[in-house]
This record gives sequence, structure tokens and C-alpha cells, in this order.
Amino acid sequence: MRTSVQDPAPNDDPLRLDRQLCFQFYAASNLIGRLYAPVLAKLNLTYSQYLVMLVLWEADGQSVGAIGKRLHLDTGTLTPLLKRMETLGHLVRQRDKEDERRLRVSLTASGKALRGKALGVPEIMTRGQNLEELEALRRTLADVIVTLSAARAHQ
Amino acid sequence: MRTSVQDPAPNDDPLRLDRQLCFQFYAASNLIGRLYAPVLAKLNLTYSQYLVMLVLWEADGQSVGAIGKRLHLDTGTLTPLLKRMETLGHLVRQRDKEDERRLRVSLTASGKALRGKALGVPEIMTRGQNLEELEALRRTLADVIVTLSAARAHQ
DNA sequence: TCAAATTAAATTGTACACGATATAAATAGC
DNA sequence: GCTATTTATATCGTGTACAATTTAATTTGA
Repeated sequence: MRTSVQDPAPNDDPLRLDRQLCFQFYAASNLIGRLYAPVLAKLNLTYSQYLVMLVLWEADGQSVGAIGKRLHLDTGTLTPLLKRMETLGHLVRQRDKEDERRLRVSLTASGKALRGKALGVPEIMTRGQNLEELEALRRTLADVIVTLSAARAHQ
Repeated sequence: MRTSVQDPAPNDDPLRLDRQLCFQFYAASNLIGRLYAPVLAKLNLTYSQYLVMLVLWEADGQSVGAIGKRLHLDTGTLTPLLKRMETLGHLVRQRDKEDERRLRVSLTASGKALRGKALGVPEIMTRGQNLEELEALRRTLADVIVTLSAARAHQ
């Protein structure tokens, strides 16, 4: 048995791309984003914007920090993202009268109405898949995220 | 049993953030990138650049398209990324004499030497983890990526 | 053989992500 | 009450991602 000319890296090479779990998360995440994009474009949302809408549909009027905690994003990402969504008319950003540092992000009527159109998205994206397998993977990844968040916090 | 004030979304709401596998890939991928960044900074590499190096350390002198196929990235991402890496001195980009459309990407001496420093990275990043569990997840994700790539191709 | 089709990479424009820093409001401690 | 600290968000600069378009080289086929 010999290694091919194309790929001379031996199986036990720790730097083999195929062995990197980090790369698989990277590739899967990018591929998922590309698959969602055309579906979400019909709702006038990007993929990141869709995630923000999921957070706000669960509880309206959250602060930037609360949304960021939920999505594991900081203000460097969220502030411009939320401004674009305000321009698009999905939400409004207004300072909290109780505490002027806080910014409350609230859905507009059209932002709330968009939820009805979004209801079909999860089914469209998982059509033809084994739902038990997806659920098992979902649970595994929930643990992974807890581990990664903890590692990040201890850094 | 009642739902909390914070999260009035019922458990069977298809739009609950916690139920979205897509979000878990997104969050995990972002968190992984943040954990790798400071480690790779010591090698003067970003996370994406590290992935390119993994591809080239396996087989030097590949075309932009070949690298892109491996990483599931297109030229819109790779061209500027490779130009930055050339400026940094990790690689050189030169047209193939046989076919002037192709661009061969080749490691410099310092790019090759960097591999020695990178050898410790996988161990650093998986330290304290259950390696059997990571390996099982790696296999699951390999299947996921095949499914996602096929879905992308059929689109 | 030569125009049409294909292929490979670059370019353009938009939208994230992220660390680092800045700004301003609220709170703490004395 | 007043300053030091903390908290919440914004800003800045760099580096991806991606679709769509463009450019240039190669291959095809009548």
C-alpha cells in the first residue's frame, strides 16, 4: 500500500485537512449559509439577519448585549447588522429611557409579520433528512458549544 | 408548567433558536475560529490562511480551483486571501506555462518551514477533550458535508 | 480554421466577524 | 457629592465569504 501522488500526507499526519474537526465545522457552516441564502432572500433577510429575527421572535425588545449573548456575537458585528435591519424596516432601535446606555431592539409590524413567512423555512431546509439523526446531532452540538464557550471564557 | 417571561416560545415552535441545527454549526464555527486565532497568530496566520496552508502542506503547487474545491471556497474568497499570503511571504503565485489560465500556488521556504511550528496546533486545540468522541463527531460531520455538498450541487 | 462554448481566475459590491479602542451613562466607594 | 470603576454600545481597521460579472486562455465542432 502506497500513498497517492495527489496526497502524500500519511494517515497519521496530525495536520491532514481531513482530520481537522475545526475545518469540518467551518465547511459545514459555510455550506449551510449558502443553502439558506436563496430561501431567506425571499424574506429579504441574510442568514445572520434571520438568526437575529429568531431571537427577537422569541422575545421582542431585547438589548444588543442580550441578542449578542444568545448568538455569541459582539457589538462589532451586531451594531452594523442591526442598523441594516432597521433600514430594511424589520426592526427599530431606541435607547432605553430607564438606562440610556441600553438600546432596545424592537420588531416593526412587518418584522412581526415576517414570522409567518419564516415558519416554513425549517421544514424546507431539513426536507428529506432523517429527523432523528438531526436531533441527535443537535444534542451533540449543544454540548460542543457549551465546551467551546467555557474554553473561550477561561481564555 | 408554564413558559418563562424571558422565552415565551413553546417547545414545539419550529423557529426556536435552540432547535436550529444551522445555528449550532454557525455558533460552533465562529467560536472555534476565535479559539484558534490567538494560537495561529503566533504563526502569522489567520484561521482561513491556516486551512490553505494545510492544503498546500499536503500537496504543493496546486491551482486556485483545486484549493477551492478542497476548502469549499470560490475565487472571490481565495484570490484576495492568497494575495495576502503572498505578501506575507508564505507562498508565491505564478501562472502555469502549460495553461496560462491556471495559477499555481507554491509554498516558499518559510511557508514550508512553518509546518514545523504548526505541528503542535492540533494537540493544543484538542487538549483535555475526549479523543474518541471527537473522532466520532468527525465521522458524522464528514457525512454531513457530503450531504450538504450534494444539496448544493443539485440546487 | 475559426467562431462558439467552456474553463480558470480576477474583479466588484455587499455583508458579515472580530479584536481593539473610544464614548457615554450608570454605579460604587469613600 | 465626587471621582474611579464598571457597563453598554459604537467605531475603526482588517480579513474573510459570496453572488454576479468580467477577462483571458483553451477547447470544440461545423
